Amino acid sequence: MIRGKTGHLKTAGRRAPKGKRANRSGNLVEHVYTSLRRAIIEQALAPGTKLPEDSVGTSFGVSRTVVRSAIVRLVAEGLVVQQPNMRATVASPSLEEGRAVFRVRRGLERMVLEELGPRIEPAHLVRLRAHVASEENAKRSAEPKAIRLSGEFHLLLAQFTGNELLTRFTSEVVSRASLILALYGRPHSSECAVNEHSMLIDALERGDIERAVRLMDEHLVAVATRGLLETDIRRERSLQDILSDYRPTGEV
Amino acid sequence: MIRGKTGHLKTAGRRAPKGKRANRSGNLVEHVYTSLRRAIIEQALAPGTKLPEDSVGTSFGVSRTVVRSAIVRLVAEGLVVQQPNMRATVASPSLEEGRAVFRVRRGLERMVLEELGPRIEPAHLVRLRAHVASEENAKRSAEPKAIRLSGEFHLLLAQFTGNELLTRFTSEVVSRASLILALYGRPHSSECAVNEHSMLIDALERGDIERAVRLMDEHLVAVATRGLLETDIRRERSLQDILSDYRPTGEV
DNA sequence: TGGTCAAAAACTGTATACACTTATTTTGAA
DNA sequence: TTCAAAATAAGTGTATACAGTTTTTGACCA
Repeated sequence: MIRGKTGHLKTAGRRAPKGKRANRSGNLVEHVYTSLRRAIIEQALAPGTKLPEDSVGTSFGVSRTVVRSAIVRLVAEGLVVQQPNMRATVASPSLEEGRAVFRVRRGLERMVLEELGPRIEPAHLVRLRAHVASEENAKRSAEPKAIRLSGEFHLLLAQFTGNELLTRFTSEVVSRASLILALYGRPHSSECAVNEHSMLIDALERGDIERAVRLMDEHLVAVATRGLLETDIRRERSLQDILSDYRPTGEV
Repeated sequence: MIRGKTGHLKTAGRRAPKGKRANRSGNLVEHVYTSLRRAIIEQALAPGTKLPEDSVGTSFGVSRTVVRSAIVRLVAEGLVVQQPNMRATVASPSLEEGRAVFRVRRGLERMVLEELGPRIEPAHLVRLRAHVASEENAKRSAEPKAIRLSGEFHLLLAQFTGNELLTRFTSEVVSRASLILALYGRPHSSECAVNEHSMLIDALERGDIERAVRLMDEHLVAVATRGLLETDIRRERSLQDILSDYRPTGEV
């Protein structure tokens, strides 16, 4: 059963249960983890959404065991919160937590540029420009997709450093920033960012690391500033959540 | 069975199976996770040690389910590595990975000081000095304990910032640094560090953040420099591992 | 009309079962 | 003896069962 009455779990997976059995190669956890993660970042699963293991499992056609592992990872990443014996829920960070995440992000991305700058390769630049093009392309599509693509640009930079730890940290901070932007962002807040990405690539291409770092810093400050509403809208939202329980469909 | 023949899992837990059942409060995963983590950092479990879920489970008196969750977390933290269908093993980072970890650590700890510096409280200073005292105290005890305490000093600083994400990242980078020092460090390499910790507190107390940051940076460079042998000793070690299979007891 | 408390339902924590994969040992032929 | 294939053991991936814990429902009472 997908439990529609309380409005939890509006949408999570389109995968129906397998015909025979899920005995194929063993990447079920990975699949569930990735799907949930993306659903959260794109806000298909809104902050505060409950994630009962059974329901998620049936959505993906897997058992609780698998869902459980996936959720452990999401909790470790801070995208999902969980208290003992209680259902895991999509994280719903406060505005202050959001600001803290952006502070860490600034420091982390500075590191990325300082590591990458001196050793960036032409192939990297090509790839980055291609990515910016696809961002440009997606400008008119749904907001969450734009947010995700913007995040992936930063992730790409991190990956090019070859520093595994730095990449993981960046990945995590970017995920959380995406969640926060989705939660507190004004509409279309990330639009002009595409241009800033381009300028950053230009600076990297010229080997002007100083400038690249400065651009990145300003870029992130800008995203945080124009992206984060100054008022903590969580109270408002949780009211909405409450109300949504009384509406026929859970679409928020 | 604890499987002694191949020398895996030399020691991990002293907990015997419960009398009745482990039906108490549900923090088994946390317990196993914490214990394994500490055993790894203190190198009771040497890098490369296999961690079969069954064996670990019987060591702690819990089922595979619990161990599995704990291991997932350790893998996420980079203290344990795992390939599909194969036993998890304690991570054995290369020297180059080690250097990368220390680069990230430097950046992270700079952030910590910049966040903490302006808002540090007297109570924090007291606590820090107390910790340094206990470091001083443990100077003559076993090397791993000293490494752990030293790491905890840095973790304390991070916690005082109140920045949850920064704390988690710092915690992780410190864990990994500990593992690396245990693996590549020269004996007694972290001894003089205690003094450096004191100087750092002094600077914080005077509100001289500039200096605190510089001290920290030098401190970490020093730890990495005098701590990390320049030669990659992994080959040597894995030879030892091979040999240890032919010796009666697995003590390395 | 509210509010309280107990029964029922929904979930989580943990153990266990089993199919399938990887590692190790044995066996048999050159 | 030596090597490789087969047999066996060890281990992982996943599902399921069941006890114990919330959460929800519903009846009863003021």
